[in-house]
Amino acid sequence: MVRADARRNQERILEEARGAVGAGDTGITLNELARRAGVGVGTVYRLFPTHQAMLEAVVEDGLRAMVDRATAAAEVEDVAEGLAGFFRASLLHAVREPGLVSVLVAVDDAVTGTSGTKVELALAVSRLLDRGRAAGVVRSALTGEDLLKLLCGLQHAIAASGDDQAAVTERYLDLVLAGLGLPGRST
Amino acid sequence: MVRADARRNQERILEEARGAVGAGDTGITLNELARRAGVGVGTVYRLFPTHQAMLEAVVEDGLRAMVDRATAAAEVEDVAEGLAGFFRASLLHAVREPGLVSVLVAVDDAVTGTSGTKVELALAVSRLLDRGRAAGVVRSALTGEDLLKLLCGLQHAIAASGDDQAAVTERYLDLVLAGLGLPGRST
Amino acid sequence: MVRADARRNQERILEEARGAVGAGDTGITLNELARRAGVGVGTVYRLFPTHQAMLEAVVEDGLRAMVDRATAAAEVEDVAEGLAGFFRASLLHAVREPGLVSVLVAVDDAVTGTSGTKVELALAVSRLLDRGRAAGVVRSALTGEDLLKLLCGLQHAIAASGDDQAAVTERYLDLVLAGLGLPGRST
Amino acid sequence: MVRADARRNQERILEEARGAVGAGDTGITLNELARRAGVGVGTVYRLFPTHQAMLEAVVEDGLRAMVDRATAAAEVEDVAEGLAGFFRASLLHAVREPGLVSVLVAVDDAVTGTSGTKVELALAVSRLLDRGRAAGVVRSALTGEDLLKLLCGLQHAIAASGDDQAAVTERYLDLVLAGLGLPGRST
DNA sequence: AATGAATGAGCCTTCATTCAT
DNA sequence: AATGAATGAAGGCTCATTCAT
Repeated sequence: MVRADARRNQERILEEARGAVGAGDTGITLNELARRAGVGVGTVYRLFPTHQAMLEAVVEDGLRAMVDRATAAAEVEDVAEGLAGFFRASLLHAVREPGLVSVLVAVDDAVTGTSGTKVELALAVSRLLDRGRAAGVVRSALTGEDLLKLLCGLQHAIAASGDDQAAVTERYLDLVLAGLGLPGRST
Repeated sequence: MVRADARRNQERILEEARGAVGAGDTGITLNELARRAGVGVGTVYRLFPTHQAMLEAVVEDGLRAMVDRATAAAEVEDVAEGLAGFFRASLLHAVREPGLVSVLVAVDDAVTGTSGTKVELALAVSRLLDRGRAAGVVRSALTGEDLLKLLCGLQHAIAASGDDQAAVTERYLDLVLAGLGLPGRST
Repeated sequence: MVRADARRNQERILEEARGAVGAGDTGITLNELARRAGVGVGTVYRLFPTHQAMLEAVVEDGLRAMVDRATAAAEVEDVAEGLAGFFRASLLHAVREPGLVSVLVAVDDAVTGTSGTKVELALAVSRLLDRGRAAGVVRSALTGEDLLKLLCGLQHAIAASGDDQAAVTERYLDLVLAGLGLPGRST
Repeated sequence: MVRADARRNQERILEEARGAVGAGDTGITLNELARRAGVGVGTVYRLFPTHQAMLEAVVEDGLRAMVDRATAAAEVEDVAEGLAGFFRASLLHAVREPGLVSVLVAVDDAVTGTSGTKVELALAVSRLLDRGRAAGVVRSALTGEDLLKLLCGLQHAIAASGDDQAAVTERYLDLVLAGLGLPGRST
C-alpha cells in the first residue's frame, strides 16, 4: 500500500491549499501549491485537475456545514432567531473562509457534488425565508439565491475594509437583519 | 501641431477604454487597448502608466458625480429622502459602471487625485449618515466607508446574479434602506 | 497460481495494444494503454520497457507473416507473379497494419528478435529480386532494403491521402510493379 | 525605425529555423528556436504564431520554386523529358528540404497563402500528367495529388535509408519514371 | 509480480513592461 | 511624442519513467 505516502502527500497539498485560500489567496496557482507542498506539479494535478476543483475540495466541508446549519435553523422554534442565527453564523464563516464565497459565486463547478450541494443550500435558505415570511417576521422579497449572493457581497465588502473586520461585520449584520425585518439588537 | 495628433490619440484611447470597461471588461489589457485604439503600446503606457491608472481615468467623472450627488443629497430637505435617493442612484450607477467599484475597492490608487476624491466621497457620505442619525431617521452604526464598501459588495452580488439584475437590485435596495431604518417602500 | 493472473493481464494489455495500433493510433501512450487494460502502469512497463517494444510485440506476427510470404513467393513458379504477389500482399497488409511500417522504418529495435526478423525479411526480399533479375523479369537496381522502405513510403503516401485509399493503393501498385519491369495489369 | 533590429532578429530566427528543419528536425520547438536564435520566446511567437506557421515560412520559397518548376516543365518540348525532369528535380529538392514534405502532407495550413500554393502545385502537376497521357508517354492513372504524395512517401523512404541516400534516390527515380511509362535511363 | 502515486522536465502560451529608434 | 518589437517571467498542462510498497 503506497497509500500511506500518497495520503500524506495529499494531506500536505490540501493543507497548503487550505492555508493559502484561508489566507485570502484564492487565486493560488497549482504550480505554486506544488512548490509549497514540496511536491511535483504532476502530483497536484493528479489530485486537482483544475484550480476550481482545488477550491471546491478546500471548501467542501465548509459548504456542507453551511447546508447543515441552514437545515438546522429551520428547526429552531423562534423563527426569527433561526434565520438570524443562520445568517450571522454563515457570514462569520464566510469571512473566515473566503474560498466558500469563490465557490458560491462560481457559475461552473468542477465537481458535480459541489453543484448538488449548492442547490441544496439555496433550497434550504429559500425555505428559511419562506418560513420567516409565513411567520410574519420577514418583510423582504429576497430569494434564497439573493440572500446567498448577498452573503458573498458582504464578504467582499468586509475583505475590502482595512482593519477591524469584526466590527464591520457586526455593523453589516445588524443592517441586514434589520433590513429583513427581523427583530435584531439594534431595534 | 503635434499636440493635435497627441490629443486625438488620447481621446481615442480613452474612448476605447470607456467602451471596454463600460462593457464590463474591467480587466482589459493595455496592449489590447492599444490595438483597439490603433496606436502603439507605448502611447497607451505614456497615457496610463498602469492598468489601475486607466481605470481611474475612465471612472473619474463618475466618481466626481458620485461626490456631487452625496453633497447635493445633504441639501435635500427630507433627510431620509436625501440619503435614500443618494444610495439608490449610486447603486444603479455602480451596476451600470462596474469600473467604479474596482476603483472604490482598490487600496492603492494610481493617481493622487483619485485618493483625494475617494476621501471626499467618504466624508460626504459620513456626513449624510450623521445627518440621518441626528434627524433620527437612521438607526445604524454604519460609517461612510462601510456604506461605500457595501455598495461595492452589492454590485458584486448583483453581477453574480444571472438575469433580472434590475429586479435583484431593487430587492437589495429595499433591504438596505430598510436596514438603515429609513422609511422605504417596503415599510 | 499468480501466473494465471499475470498471463491474463499480459493478454489484456496486448489485446488493447493491438486494438489501438490497429486503429491507427501507433503513438498510444503506455499510460493510456494501462488505463484501457485496467492495469497499473508498472505492469505495462514490465511487459513493454519501451513504446517501441510494445509496437514490436503487436507487430511480431505480422512481420513473421511477411517473411513467410516472401519465402513462399520464391517458390512460385512464375517468377514475376511471385514477386508481384508478394509486393501487393505486403502493401495491402501494411496499409491495414500501420504499426508494421513504424517497426520496419525504425533504426533501433527494442527486441533483438525483431532485428533478426527484419534482416531475414530483407534477405528474403533481396532473393526475390535477384531471382527476378536472373529470370529477366526485373529491370531495376533496387535492393531488398530499398523495396521495403519503398513499401513504407507508399504506406505514408496512402495514409496521407484523404479518402479512397483503396483506389490510391491500386494506382501505386500498378506504378511500382510496372517500374520494376514486371508485366502488370497496366501493361 | 526599429525595423533594422527587428529584421535582424527575424532573419536570425528564420535562419535557425531553416537550419533545424533543413537538418531534418522538422519538429523543433518554438521555444528551442528562440533559445538558438538568442531571442525571447515572445519574439518567436510574434513571428510565428504556430509551429506550422514556422514550417510554412521556412518552406515558402521552396514550395514556390516547385510550382514554378512544374509550370516550366509544361513548356518543355519533349513531354516525357519535361515530366521526368520535374519529378527528378522535385525529389532531389524534397530530400534536401524535408520541411517541404511536412508542409505538403499537412492537412491544415497555417497561412492561407500556403493552401493556395499547394492547390496551384497540384493543378500544375495534374496538367503535366495529363499532357503526358495525351502524348502517350504516360501510362498510369496517377493523379497530381497522387504524384505529390508519392514524392513525400519517397522522401520518407530515403530519409529512413541509412547512407548512400543519393544512390537510393536514383534507384527510386528510375523505378518511378519507368513505372509512369516514361522512357528512362533504365530502359 | 503488480501497483499506481510521484516526479519533473519541458512544451505552449500570455502579458506587463521596457526601450531603441 | 509615438511607435511597436522585444523581453522573459510565469502559468497551464502532459507524459515517459521510476520506485516504494
